[in-house]
Amino acid sequence: MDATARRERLEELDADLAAELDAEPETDEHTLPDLPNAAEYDEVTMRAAPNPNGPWHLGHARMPSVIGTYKQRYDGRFIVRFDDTDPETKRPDLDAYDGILDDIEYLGFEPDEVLKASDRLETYYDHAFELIEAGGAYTCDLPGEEFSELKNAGEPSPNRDKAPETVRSEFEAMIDGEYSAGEMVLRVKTDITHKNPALRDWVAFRMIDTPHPREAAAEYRCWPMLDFQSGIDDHLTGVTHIIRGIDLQDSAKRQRFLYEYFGWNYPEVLHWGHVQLDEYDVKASTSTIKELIDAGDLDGWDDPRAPTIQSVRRRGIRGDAIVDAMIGLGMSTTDVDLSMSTVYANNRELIDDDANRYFLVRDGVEKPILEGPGGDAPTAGTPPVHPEHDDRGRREIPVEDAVLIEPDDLPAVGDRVWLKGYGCVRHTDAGFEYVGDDISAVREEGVDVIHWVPAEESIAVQIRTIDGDVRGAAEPGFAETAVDDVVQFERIGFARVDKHADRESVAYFAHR
RNA sequence: GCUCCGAUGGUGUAGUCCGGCCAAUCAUAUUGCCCUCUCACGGCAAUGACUGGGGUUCAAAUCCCCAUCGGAGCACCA
Repeated sequence: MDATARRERLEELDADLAAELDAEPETDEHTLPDLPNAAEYDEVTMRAAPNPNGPWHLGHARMPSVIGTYKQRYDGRFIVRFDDTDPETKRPDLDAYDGILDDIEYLGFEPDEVLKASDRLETYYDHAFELIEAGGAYTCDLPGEEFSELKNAGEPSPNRDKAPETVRSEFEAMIDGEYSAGEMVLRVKTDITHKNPALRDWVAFRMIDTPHPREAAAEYRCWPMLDFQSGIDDHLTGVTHIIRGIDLQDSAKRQRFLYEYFGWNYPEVLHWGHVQLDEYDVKASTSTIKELIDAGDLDGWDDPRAPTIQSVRRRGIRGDAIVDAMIGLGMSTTDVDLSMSTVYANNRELIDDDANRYFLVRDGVEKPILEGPGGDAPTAGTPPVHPEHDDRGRREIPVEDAVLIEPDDLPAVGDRVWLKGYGCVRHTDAGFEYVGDDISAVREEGVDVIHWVPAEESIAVQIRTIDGDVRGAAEPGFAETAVDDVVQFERIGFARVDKHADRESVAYFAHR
């Protein structure tokens, strides 16, 4: 049955419904889905909770992009909370706190509040004591492996039924640093026979011997685990909507036990899958990138080959281009591939209008310019600064005796080619013979238009790309661009001017 | 092993909750054409998907079951 037939059948069966379908208006814009139960809260509040153990990679941009977008939609609140409660395994990098805040700003968002978990230990301790009073936690000195075996068998730890007074004094001793790492933990009493083993009596606090890198937190030895710390903070800071990765799918379930003890309502939760990037050879992972930098394989976090926020920023990609791409990924719980071409397409739209045009030749082949049958060869080429902005004028590119062109553009001997903004030349054994400026050669006879630079006065440019560095020669006027300008090298692509120096300029390649 | 979650074109996404306007949206990608003194921008067109099998129903991308595939957790990481 085809659509028309089905429709006719429907009208026979239920004319009212058919009419109703006709009446329904179509509105939907393709944006993020509405937040669940948003109307039930006075102020939609969300938090990004990064671990500041290093600069952000591109995947990290998703959280501020989405939260920032929801904040705008609901006139909500955006908290950044650094979950820096592991001074050892995921040791915070002191520079990363501000670096992350910079990245968020680059993406175009401003947090309403910035917190550090490592400033809030006393608060976590207070709540732990409260939990202990309620009989919801116990100190446990079982080695991890032993507990794990019991847990998997659904058997309780022998410490589970300690008197609250004992638990209290042992937890005080933990806070006082009287135990070393591994000797004692505080566990939340959940349900030791819960069918999901991931939820059984999880660890709330453990001992860490390594001092926290932040001076303000360096004396603490008893540190909360993510599920405890985050659970307490989300409630205390009024978070209404938690957005997090599927790796934390069980967190809400664990934390609900805590909320139950405290009589709190658990926020709304959304999960999303992992983001993978195409285009890059380097995996988007803080530790992988760090290793490559340490090994000298990457120059730093802003190396164009690194899939980091700093890197795309240096390449002249606007924060908005990334945000829009992230929003486009939606909120699905499946793993997704972000194709960089989406980011590039977004960015091209943002920068094309501003980017002035320049010629740059890679692997230049030098050809002398010779007088020919077309009359006197001009002494300069004058292509427009921007094809859609006549008011920006024309570039003046001097031609002395010879030009450089890219090897692929070299026509066969005897054939013509049009040097853009200059005129038509014929490739002869002796060089390029000027044949005139009659544009009909291009329009009607199909002569290729190519870019070129003078052999003598051009500027050496190092172009740093995602696939490694390339060298080229840019037209003299390129020297007048300012650092941070985004330009288009005609027929090559967009790039950000990074540095001008006597010997060589540096540009970071963005995309075609 | 136990427990959760998911599956729409190359990629992302809309539609799935409440089955019919869905021979499936939009973007990106790729290709072709037009425009053009850039391979940019712009315009037009083409390509291309409901994981599979059962069931329910007048009607299934949508509901149910099974299978397959994929992801996540079971840390004294976040």
